[in-house]
Amino acid sequence: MSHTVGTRAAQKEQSRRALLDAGLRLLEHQNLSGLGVREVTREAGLSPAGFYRHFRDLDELGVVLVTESLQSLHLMIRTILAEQGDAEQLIDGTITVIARHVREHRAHIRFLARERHGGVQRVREAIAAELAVFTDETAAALGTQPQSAGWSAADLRMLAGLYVEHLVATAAAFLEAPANSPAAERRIAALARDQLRLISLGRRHWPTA
Amino acid sequence: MSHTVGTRAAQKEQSRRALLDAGLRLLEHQNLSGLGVREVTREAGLSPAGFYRHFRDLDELGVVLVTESLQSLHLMIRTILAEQGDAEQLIDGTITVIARHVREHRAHIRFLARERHGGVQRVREAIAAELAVFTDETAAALGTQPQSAGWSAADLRMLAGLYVEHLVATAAAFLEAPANSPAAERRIAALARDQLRLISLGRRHWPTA
DNA sequence: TGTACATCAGTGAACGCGCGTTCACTGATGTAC
DNA sequence: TGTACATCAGTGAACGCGCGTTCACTGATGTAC
Repeated sequence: MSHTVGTRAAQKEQSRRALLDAGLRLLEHQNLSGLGVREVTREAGLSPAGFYRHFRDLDELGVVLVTESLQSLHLMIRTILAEQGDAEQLIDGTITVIARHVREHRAHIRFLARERHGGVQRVREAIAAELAVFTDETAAALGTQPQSAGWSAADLRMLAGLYVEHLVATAAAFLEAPANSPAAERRIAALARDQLRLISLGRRHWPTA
Repeated sequence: MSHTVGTRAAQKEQSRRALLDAGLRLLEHQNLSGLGVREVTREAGLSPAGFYRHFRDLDELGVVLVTESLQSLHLMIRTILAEQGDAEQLIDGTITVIARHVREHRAHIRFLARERHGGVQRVREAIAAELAVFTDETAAALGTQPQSAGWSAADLRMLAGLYVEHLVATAAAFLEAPANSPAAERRIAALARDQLRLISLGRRHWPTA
């Protein structure tokens, strides 16, 4: 057929995906800066030279992985911020969403946790910038709630920072939990829930101007 | 002289120190798993082969660096826990101690932040275990305060976890601050102070059994 | 539909390089008398 | 104190190895007519 639209393009995309997935899989147990071209192509089932049909070098592949991981995290945070219900329901919902996200996008979360303070400055900066955006979004969402009446923008951001930091820590805790241990997951969830409750209490009694 | 006690031993120790310091210096900008024997000996001013008079391999050097960094962090935490004063003074003191520690032991803190979620499992586990110990110590210290009357051990540990996590995040924030920018440092300190205040408020209103 | 040519994703071989590790050595330090 | 021997931290050369990258190539896919 003369117009099997993009058989070639589709095959190329498949190889590109294979390289990205291979990279993500390898990063489960090592650092971005330790990744190798030959290692990735081996894992992806391509010849070493094939790599260069898709990326200039490993940094370029790394940037794509960072972008994709941050997008997936962003989606999670927007899901959390869109929740409705009373304080208790919001807390439970938040933790449920985090737990599910870590289960379904484990490699993304592991990658972000690892590279947030990793050896590659540009990656570190990209993650920090995105977390700052999340903090702003969270602050904005908090600002629309009735119990934020009288709060200054700075105070809302301070509180949002506490929430985002706690979210990251909780995700990392889920990550380190023994695989397939519902008991460990429940323990982490219960701990995170109490910590969020305590922060909520502090919020309720925060002296507004 | 027949008894210049350990001229030889002292010289050996000096080389060992040089290797460790070189490693720590190099880890300021890269991951533990990316470090090389030749790289470290080059930085330390030894021949590559000399490395093996002191360490079996790089993992062994890494373990020593982890131990030393954790010792230095432990000292910091004990300094914080030994503080006296009212709530406001404790918060200010805590942040001052963190800021000073990051300034004086920057390489240690950077190393811990980086390897806490880094690519070497044994190192990750060592750091996690030590942070758990710090949390226990913090919980014990909180337990002796009058305002902890009626708190269960589990709740104290929950609160201590929140404090330790916040401490780590604050130290990491100081680390990422532009070098020699008192303004940035003051901004981070002010933010951390408000967050600790908010947690304190939550603590004060926590419903005890 | 069939044919002739163009494109280009993927290959296998080759390169130079820095790596970790070993080895027999050297010479300062330590020790016994 | 002086002498003869032992120890051992540090060296320079050598090794085999896997790396990143390049190159001319092949053959399936795409296109023009």
